[in-house]
Amino acid sequence: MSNKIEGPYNPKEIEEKIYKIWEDSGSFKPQGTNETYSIVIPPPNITGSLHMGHALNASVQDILIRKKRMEGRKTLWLPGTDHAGIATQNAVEKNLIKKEGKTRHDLGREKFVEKIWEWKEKYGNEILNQFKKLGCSCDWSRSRFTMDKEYQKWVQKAFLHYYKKGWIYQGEKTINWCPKCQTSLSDLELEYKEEKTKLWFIKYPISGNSKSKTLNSKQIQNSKFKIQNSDYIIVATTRPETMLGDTAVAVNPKDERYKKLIGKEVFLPIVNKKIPVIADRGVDSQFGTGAMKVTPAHDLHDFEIGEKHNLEKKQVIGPDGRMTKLAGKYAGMKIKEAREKIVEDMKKIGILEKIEPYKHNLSVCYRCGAATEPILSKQWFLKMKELAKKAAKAVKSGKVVFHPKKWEKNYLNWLKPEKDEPKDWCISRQLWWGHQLPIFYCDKKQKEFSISNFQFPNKSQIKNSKNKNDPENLEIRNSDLEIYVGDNPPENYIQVSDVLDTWFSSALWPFATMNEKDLKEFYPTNTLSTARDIINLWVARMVFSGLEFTGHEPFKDVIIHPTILTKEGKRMSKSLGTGIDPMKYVEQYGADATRFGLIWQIMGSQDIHWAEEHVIAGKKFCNKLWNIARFVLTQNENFQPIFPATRDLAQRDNFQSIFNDKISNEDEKILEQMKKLVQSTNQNIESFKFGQALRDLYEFIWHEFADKYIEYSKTKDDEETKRVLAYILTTCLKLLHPFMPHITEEIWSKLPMKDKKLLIVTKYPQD
RNA sequence: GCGCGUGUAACUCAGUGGUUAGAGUACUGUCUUCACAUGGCAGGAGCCGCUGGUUCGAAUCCAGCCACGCGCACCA
Repeated sequence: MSNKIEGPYNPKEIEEKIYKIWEDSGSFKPQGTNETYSIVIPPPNITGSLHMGHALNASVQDILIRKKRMEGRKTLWLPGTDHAGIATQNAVEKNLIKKEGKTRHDLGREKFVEKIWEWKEKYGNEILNQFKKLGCSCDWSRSRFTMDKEYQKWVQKAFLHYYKKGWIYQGEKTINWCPKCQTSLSDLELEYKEEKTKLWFIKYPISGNSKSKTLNSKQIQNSKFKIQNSDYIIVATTRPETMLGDTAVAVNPKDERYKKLIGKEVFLPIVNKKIPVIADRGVDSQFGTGAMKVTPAHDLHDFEIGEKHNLEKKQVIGPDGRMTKLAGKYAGMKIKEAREKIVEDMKKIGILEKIEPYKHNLSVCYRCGAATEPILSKQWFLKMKELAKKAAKAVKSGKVVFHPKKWEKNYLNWLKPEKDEPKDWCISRQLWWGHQLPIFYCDKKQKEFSISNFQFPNKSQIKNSKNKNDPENLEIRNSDLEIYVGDNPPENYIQVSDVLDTWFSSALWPFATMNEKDLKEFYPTNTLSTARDIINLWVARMVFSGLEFTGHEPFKDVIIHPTILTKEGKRMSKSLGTGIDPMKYVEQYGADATRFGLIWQIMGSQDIHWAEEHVIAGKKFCNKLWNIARFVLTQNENFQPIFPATRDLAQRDNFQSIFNDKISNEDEKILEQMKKLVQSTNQNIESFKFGQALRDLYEFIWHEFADKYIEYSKTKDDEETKRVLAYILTTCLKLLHPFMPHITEEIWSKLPMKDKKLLIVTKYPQD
């Protein structure tokens, strides 16, 4: 290796070489016996390639890890990937359709899952390799995947634990259903899209009213029949087609207009059935007509009202997004089609009062963007009350701290256990890819048996296993059907086909990734850095999972990094074509320049309107640093920097004792500034102000050191000046290393010093 | 509807009571002098969203308004 610094700086040659040196040296592995410091990486989906948010987050974590490592802490940054249920299943199936023209159903579950595993082997680590190109100092030997065998055991253990507590139960509720992905979704997996639609006002004739006593279904069907004003109650709806599943009309008990109708019945037109008028405080008298049609099977709010009033749940829309048999003549139609037909029919009968334009938010699937459909479905739920309490307490008590603090509000706002929020978590998914629920059954009598009609027992009906080898698990043996819950089912038992929500397993990430020895050393972890959109989806669930299964909060500090938007302030997304691949910058300007550009833009909690010019600035800065180093080296043939603690530099007397008494005003000034920079850099990193720390370093190195001191040094030719030059350079390299690791390590390697360690493990300057 | 955030140079952003408001990028002029032209030096560029208030003094504090973004709720 040449010890000469030859310009200009060319990252391409250097970064890969340096990375290999680090890896070969074993520096990424935890070293020494000092206090530990650990971070688990938010595991990216195996579908993914790096996006700007990943690159930013990786840079943040690497800064922390590298600084702590240089401080001598026994440091672990644990990497890995997430199987990402829906996202991966969709990606692989899309690929399958494109390449082979087959859907997953053509292959069958087993073969399709095999395909996904092949995909995982092929692409699963691609994103981690991109982290390597950014210079991330993860301990790759500890890389984990959320479907590793050991991890799977944790998932089963967690499920069984909750089941035994009676917190996991099977229930039939109206849940969010994605007709495209063909699975249930939790409330957090919805996104909202504004939709311009209409509000249809429909007349429901009142039964028992003097004038409508004579009303019969034929009359209602008869388009010539005119209903008098007082003979009906008008409801407003955005979903006219769901009226087929109405089982009540609800009004607010305080609403004078409808008071006398409470308890009476109305005719449900088209269906020709009587349904009751009920009173419920959840009805907003201000909205529409103040009377609301109740469709428990197709609206989450209506479902709750239905439960309260014991209403029938009539499912008229199926999981395929088509009308069911119960929809009568509309059966088999798609929702939109049925809507048009029904509106047409209502017009004919004369029960459509009016149509108004209306704007509302449509809930869409966060993975495929299709409009979700609330449908009645048998799913598995996890009771949230106690867990939410725990998670809320962890933050309220200050054991888990968000940075910036404002995100705590977001977190607590979702949890609100005193308000019975969040609602119980729907943890089952009708997917093929993921952790299957560890529930097994055996049909003893070999009868025709439909699992979908079977209500699984809850904890009180199910007992600990009698099997002495397997006492942890649960089983039930006294019915025609034997049930087993656990991880070691008896032979010939069939496993429930549903899989767990991918977030159920990622909630265990901070500890399920560690073996017993590592758990003792590195858990709880210190810092978690992630994006704000998964605060509830992931962070909250990790907190209560950690508390539930280990008794500890899984981390202390949670950094919510800014979101990177396009220059126009739009969301970066692949589908919109607004995404930018950070690897492009790594290729073009180098990893250090890319990291510089990213970190430069983290100021406070402001979202970032991505500006490439800061990456260019990073590249220029690399070159500047490169040339500074060359200059200092040519001045110092015998490079013998001394390394005073900056503490000692606080005293003028000490400058002199360390740098000899020939020290000049310029020397003193730069040393003083250097001392302050060491302090502020430490403080800024410790308080997660990465952008500020980097800007200060840039400002000092370029405008104080290079522009002023180096220019001054050209007028001098004495040992003192050379030593100051050497001291400032080496200190800057150390301070800057966590931000721009490759170039600093490369320059460091060229300094002719004795007994030199790699910079990555050299002591970080401290005040 | 409730809440949060933002609005400063052409662009991306710092600055949160006190000289003449800063940086990076872009722009203009100039210099190849021996660390660096991915550079040096010099320079132009801003009713600090609008209106009002507090103050000796406001980009900064307060109120209202406008614009944009985000979260939650509603979404019958």
